[in-house]
Amino acid sequence: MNAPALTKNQALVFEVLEKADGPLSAYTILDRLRDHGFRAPLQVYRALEKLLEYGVVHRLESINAFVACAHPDQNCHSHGIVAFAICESCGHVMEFHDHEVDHRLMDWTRGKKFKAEKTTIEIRGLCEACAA
Amino acid sequence: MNAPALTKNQALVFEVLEKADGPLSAYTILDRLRDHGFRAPLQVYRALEKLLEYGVVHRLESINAFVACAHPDQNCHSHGIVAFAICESCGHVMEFHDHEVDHRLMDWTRGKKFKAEKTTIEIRGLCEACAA
DNA sequence: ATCGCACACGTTATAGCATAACGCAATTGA
DNA sequence: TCAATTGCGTTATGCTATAACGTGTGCGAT
Repeated sequence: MNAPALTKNQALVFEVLEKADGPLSAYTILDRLRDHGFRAPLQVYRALEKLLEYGVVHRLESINAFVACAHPDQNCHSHGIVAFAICESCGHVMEFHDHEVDHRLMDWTRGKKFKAEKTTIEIRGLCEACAA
Repeated sequence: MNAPALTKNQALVFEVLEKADGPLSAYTILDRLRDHGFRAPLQVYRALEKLLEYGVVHRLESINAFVACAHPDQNCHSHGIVAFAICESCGHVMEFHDHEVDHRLMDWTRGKKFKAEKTTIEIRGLCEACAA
């Protein structure tokens, strides 16, 4: 799924996520867009739904938050599983991919005949700076 | 962390999870324990907190639900990262471990000097029966 | 042209998930 | 005995997400 032109609301939400230096909750995004006419959560959630579909935004399941993709220029969906390391102190998120991990998980699902749709890998802990 | 004797509430919550054939939300657990005197979410959440700590229950971050550990006899925390395959149709959950995946993720965190505290791996999709 | 359809949008209301803050009781160990 | 810890119960609240309704706009098919 490649990204078509974004609608106004989608562009606004994406911009907020790009400018943020960490993941944001939907309600935080909403607050930051009140000056642009946003009034209700659905305006944010609907935009996020599309941005997720286009692969330019990721959802962090373990903290109920959203981040802009680290390399939105490429098609993130083609890189295999996306993994995240989330610092619980400073909130920074690192995004990475590991084909060997993908491979092992795919082996497992194939063995179980499990049809994987969406895989979440999230490591929570402390980044180098915060662990010091 | 090995499990000391469970308190009454902890035992009740654990029992409900063991009897269930899939993950349950905290509020579903609450409803199933109303006859046993449970009235408020906190009674469930406090019990869950301990059960998670003891490693006899897992939290599924991607669906905000809880499951009993597949092998509570052993110490689940010593098996490395726990991974889950969650069927979005029938709700069944398979729990598994893969040391090679653990190893790859640990390599990555070591390389980044990231201090991992808790890692989530959840595969959502369709189990063999439901995919047919 | 205009009808039908798909889609984005706005609004109100509600559902679902989780914790804060208070106080009480029982246990333990110095 | 006193202080610290832990579990428990209750009320209130906050955060996360979606249902259901209606509007407007663009666009292709007839």
